[in-house]
Amino acid sequence: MVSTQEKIEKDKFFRDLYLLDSLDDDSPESEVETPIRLAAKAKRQPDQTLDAVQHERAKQITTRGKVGERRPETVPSTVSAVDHTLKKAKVPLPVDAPKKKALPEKRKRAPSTDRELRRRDSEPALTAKSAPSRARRLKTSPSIVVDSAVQTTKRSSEKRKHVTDLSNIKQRKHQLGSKKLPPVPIGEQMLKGLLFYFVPNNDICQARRFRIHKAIQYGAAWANEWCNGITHIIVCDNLDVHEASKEFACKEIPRGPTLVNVNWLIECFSRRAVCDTHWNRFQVSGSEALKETNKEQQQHQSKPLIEHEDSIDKHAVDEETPEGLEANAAECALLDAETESEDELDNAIRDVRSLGSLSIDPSFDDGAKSPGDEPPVDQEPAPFHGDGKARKENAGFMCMEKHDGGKGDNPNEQTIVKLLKMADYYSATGDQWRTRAYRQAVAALRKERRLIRTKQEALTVRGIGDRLAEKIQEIVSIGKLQRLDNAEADPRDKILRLFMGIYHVGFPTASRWIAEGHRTLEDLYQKADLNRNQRIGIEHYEDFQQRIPRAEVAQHAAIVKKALRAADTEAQMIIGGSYRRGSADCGDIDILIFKKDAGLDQIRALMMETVIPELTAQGFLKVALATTHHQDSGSKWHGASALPGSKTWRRLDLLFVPWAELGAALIYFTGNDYFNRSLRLHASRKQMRLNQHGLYADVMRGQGRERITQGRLLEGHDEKRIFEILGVTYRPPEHRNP
DNA sequence: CGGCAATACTG
DNA sequence: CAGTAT
DNA sequence: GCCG
Repeated sequence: MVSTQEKIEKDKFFRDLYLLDSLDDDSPESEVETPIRLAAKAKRQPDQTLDAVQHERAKQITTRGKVGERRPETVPSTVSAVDHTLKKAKVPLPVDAPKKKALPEKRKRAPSTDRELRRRDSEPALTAKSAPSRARRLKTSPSIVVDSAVQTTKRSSEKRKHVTDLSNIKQRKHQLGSKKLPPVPIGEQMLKGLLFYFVPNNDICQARRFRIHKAIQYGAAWANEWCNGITHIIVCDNLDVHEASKEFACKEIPRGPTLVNVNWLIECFSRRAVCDTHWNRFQVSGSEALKETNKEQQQHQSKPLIEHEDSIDKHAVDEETPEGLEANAAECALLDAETESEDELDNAIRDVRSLGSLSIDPSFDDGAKSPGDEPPVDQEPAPFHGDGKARKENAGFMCMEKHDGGKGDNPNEQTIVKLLKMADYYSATGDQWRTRAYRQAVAALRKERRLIRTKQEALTVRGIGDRLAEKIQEIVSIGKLQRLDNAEADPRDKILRLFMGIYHVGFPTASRWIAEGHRTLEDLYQKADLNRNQRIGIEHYEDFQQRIPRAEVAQHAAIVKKALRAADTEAQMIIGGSYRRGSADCGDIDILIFKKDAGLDQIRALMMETVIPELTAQGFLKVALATTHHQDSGSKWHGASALPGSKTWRRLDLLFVPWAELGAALIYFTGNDYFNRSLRLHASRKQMRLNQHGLYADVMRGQGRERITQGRLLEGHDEKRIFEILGVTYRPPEHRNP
């Protein structure tokens, strides 16, 4: 369980954070958001801080849970609810009307593509929804803000008051004149919870001033004097360690906070994600000696971890000592599921029981680990080839970036939205390759900081060719895409997408059903011939379509872990998927199960014979959708689970991983799809092969890269070594969102 | 023009 | 084997 | 769809 101290720290962070937010927000409004209220409460009753906070929070959760729980449970009603919208669109369809070409493609589409697309597609909607709530983010009067800021910080450090010297900042803001930086939507505040100290720590220079304000805009706080709680020291002006240390009273750079140069901040801006600080280009020159401190910050400040990190990182490519391997695994485990101590697990379960249903504010539960570790959620540059142009540290211009549109978002947002819809449309057309192309173009566009206006500009971006360039120009100039409007007017698409939203239904099946005359889920449920999985898929259409809040993923995992440990105290697990990549919500729950030195058979036996039956009996596991029944082969369990008291089923995937394959399995199960595909493509270009079991060399390939020989195993257990052997800079999970 | 990741489970 | 899944 |  998180210690009391930590909890208080966390609350403090949120408080300060919101205080700064308010400052960025010019509109005077008295509505105060929850965390602030809680914080205020905590302040007044120091003795009962936690109780007050938790009680208040519990009340909120309960309320939200009830509101959110109106989902019907029975099959028919669920179905009809879903259908409601659809029926309106129910138009006599020319079922066999000539529809595009691309039919040859249809048999080979990659389901993952579509799945991913659907997820992406839901993003704009979510964003839009959360926009209003952003508008009512805390706005309290400055005087109150200052007051509580001082009170707040007094406890942990008397100097803390300088952290949020509001009047000061406010003043400077005015000096900024026209350069107002409204806070970006909460969801995009990737720097939230971080506290920066700049070297030099002033905003005299315009570039630095701009960066500071931009950092605040993205959720960070600026300590304009040294104080406790600083998470990052950001060295500007190309100062080296020696020069930088002169800026401190003690002539020494304090340990503790992560030391980075300003490139780090710039890259965080351009990627809209908290970049890993350990990369060379972020090191302040001459700072080798401080590296370990950085590590410590990045990881979860856990003692054993530091040691492991040390031993591993000393030589990036070290020989695989058993210890090294173990350390790595331990690290992974600790970083993910293992971090959830039993206390937290109990908490999770107790919460669930007492609340009946859950709908937990993820921003809250998430921070539970450490404030300086806020998981970034967003996109990311492509791993290799793309590096040519869009990337590079021309980001030096970042601070000049004009904030046109005022949305505080990527200037190409409009274009991106349209292109994603096109991609979505093509996926509903069964054209996996076009879909892929659109998605890759969007990824490229996401990294662009300037607005791409013309075909010419668009063509300079890798991943965008003639056709897309024209479409982009069309979008920018007339604000829409004729092609897209046509596509969206096509009612078949909606149905196709509706059907493909069913678990275990892909394009061929969906289009066959349409051809058979089905138009609604109800039709299907009653008339179509469905296999068991599809039936379940329809019964829980809404459940499976919903995103899962990060906190809930952790709760599911906690339950699995408890059963796992009960069966075998040495068994371990790691939560993979988008959870491991740091997402605030996930499409499903991916868990790797393994045990030191254990082979697949052992893990499988443990799971199939003990853990899974137990969890099923317990009522946690609801169904098995795809799982090996042969007792002597198979490595996965796909099914659904629900928290006690919750009616919402979640997709749960378990992967049984032999100790020797842990690294490869981690890569596979961490994703995302496109990241894996690019890694694997990269491998195959190097006569290697990467799959969930390991990285292999000397692969012979025939026509069309068809494999002839299996190759010999190079590495399977160590995730980082796989990257190294491939010649790819290691990327932590949260940076694998191409 | 061909390739665009590579594999596991189902029926 | 095609289809769906990851 | 894009790329080589």
